[in-house]
Amino acid sequence: MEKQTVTIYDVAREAGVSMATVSRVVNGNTNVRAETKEKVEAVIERLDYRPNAVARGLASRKSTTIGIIVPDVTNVYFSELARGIDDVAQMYNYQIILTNSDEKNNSNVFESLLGKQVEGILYMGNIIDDNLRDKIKKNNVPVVLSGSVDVEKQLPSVNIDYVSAMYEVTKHLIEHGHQKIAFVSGPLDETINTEFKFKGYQKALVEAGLDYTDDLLVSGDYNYQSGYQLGAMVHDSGATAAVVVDDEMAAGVLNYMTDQDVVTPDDFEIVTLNNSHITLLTRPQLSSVTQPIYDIGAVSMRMLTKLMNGEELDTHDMILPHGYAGRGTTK
Amino acid sequence: MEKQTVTIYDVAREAGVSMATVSRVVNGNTNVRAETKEKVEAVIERLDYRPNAVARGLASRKSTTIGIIVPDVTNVYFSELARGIDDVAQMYNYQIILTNSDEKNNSNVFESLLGKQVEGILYMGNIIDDNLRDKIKKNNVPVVLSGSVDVEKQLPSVNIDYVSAMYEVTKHLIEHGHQKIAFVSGPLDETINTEFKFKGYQKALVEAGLDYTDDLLVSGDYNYQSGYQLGAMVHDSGATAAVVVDDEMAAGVLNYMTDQDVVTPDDFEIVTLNNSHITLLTRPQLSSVTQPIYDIGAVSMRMLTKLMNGEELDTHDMILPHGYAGRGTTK
DNA sequence: CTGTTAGCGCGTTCAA
DNA sequence: TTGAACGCGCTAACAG
Repeated sequence: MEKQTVTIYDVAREAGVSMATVSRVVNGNTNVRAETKEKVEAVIERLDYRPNAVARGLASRKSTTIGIIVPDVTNVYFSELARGIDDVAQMYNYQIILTNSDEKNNSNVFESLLGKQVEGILYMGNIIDDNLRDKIKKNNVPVVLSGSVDVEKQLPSVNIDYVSAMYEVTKHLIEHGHQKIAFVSGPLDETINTEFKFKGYQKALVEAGLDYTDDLLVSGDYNYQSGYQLGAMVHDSGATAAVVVDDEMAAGVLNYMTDQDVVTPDDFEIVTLNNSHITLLTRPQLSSVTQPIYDIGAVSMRMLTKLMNGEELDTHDMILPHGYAGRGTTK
Repeated sequence: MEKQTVTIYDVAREAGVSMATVSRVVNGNTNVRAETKEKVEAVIERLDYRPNAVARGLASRKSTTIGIIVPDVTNVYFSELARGIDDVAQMYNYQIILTNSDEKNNSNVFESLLGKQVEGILYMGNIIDDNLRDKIKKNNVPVVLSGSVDVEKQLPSVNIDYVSAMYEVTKHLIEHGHQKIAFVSGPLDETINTEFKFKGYQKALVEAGLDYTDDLLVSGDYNYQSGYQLGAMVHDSGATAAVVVDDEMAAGVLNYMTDQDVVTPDDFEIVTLNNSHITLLTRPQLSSVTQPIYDIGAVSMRMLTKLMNGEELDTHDMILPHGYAGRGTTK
């Protein structure tokens, strides 16, 4: 990269004003005579001047960039979240630096984002270890969790009420007469699964006086293949229905059953959680908790802007409403 | 953002050396006595010093950031591409600024990326108007197309051979005895559809002496819903098979047929193009051209690094191999 | 309303 | 092998 072609100095010189004035018109400062403002703007236009955001960032200590850490964009749940974030970010003139972490090197990714002087971070991972927690605290940079919960309730977050959602759909299945309902979970080192989604499921069982046995709980890693494999275990467990925490896994379970000539929903019922458009692709279509994934992203970005502005948050843990869409995999 | 906590000066002072020396060890310059190097590193460790990438960028005019412009991350095709890009980018220590353009404000997005001093841009859009072309030329920043072609062959790109791919699968369907084969396209203002994918389809028809009529061509915008709607038109056209340029649209067509009691593949055959994991979710599973989406992303990022290093490209238009996976939607 | 002057944190000659 | 000094392009007081 050679030296920038046209700088604020060039504009100043051509317009016969000081660079401070140019800076003012570029930044919409009103303390500029209309006449000079026009003059400067004309030169900017003519020279095709574009402010250097890096220099700007250095001088103002505002990078107008935020970082977003996502386990894997390839999963529709996360990409819809990211889409919501980006749209709001663009509205506020922030750019986003996107990094896939695979939940493995979360704190490294976090560090390098800090190096870029991001003004805030949206964290979509579900694993928050002490190391990461430590770094967040030490660097006091605004962080909000997007579709992810903090058991210790330290970090602000945007989610739906997973416990209730899971409780409701499990109860729904129980009302359909099922005695053995499987819980197809994500990784069990993620508290969002063990402390929230599972808890809702469990609560419904207990309330109905149903037995919970360990073979009813299986866990995969949020993709179709693992869902398909888990389907076998679910089948073996003798369960007649399943609640699944991820749409792609749910599709896997469904297709496994179909391949075994287990007819859904007649012989087996399935409810999934994310209501991504994956639910429409399968046959039968997946009944699902409905949640505003895009909005979760959008709202969390909005929260972050507040934090970056030093504003107070009215709600530290935002809970967006969820619903239920009965489709083909339930009776 | 208050003033950075610990700067290169702090390290220098604590270590009793000049900041130039600190800069050297941070950047791996070998001209530093082993002893002082260790001393400095110890202080860096102790003070938890992290170089300010923004300042660095300004001084060196290297931002170690690249921009990626994608129509919509929400589409699995693009997110897989993006994933490939990110993985290679991380390998080379580049960060990516991701922006969704919806193919609408491509040149605005491009501009703002330039403002961020990105060292290169990966463009995944399919619309390249004169305005954009102009900006690229004027700013001579490395740009490579990822899963997108330039009819004018000006911009370097990474793709598969769409013409051949579409030709082959169409031919395949013809060999199955079909006389009327629909072509389910993406937007017709995208040359990748009109000049490449459609051309391959057409070639096969011509070669087989089959008639092409306009009602065999329908176009949607790369999502399930539009595919489903197009299904009706395809049905009305009397076609007995279809080649589809996008997996989600293919799923739509398939499900429409199923809903009309048109049995796939007995009464209707479908082949799609991207072989994303969407193809596994549907029942029957979608037969598809196989293409290395992730690799297209990875390779294009690799190409970009070369360009950013001022290296020559051995291949201006990289074509990656494709294949075919016959699954449930073909006989 | 406008210009001058310091930095922002770091890379990079040029000397020593 | 090391350090001093300049500059990257811009924002932000501070004067005027």
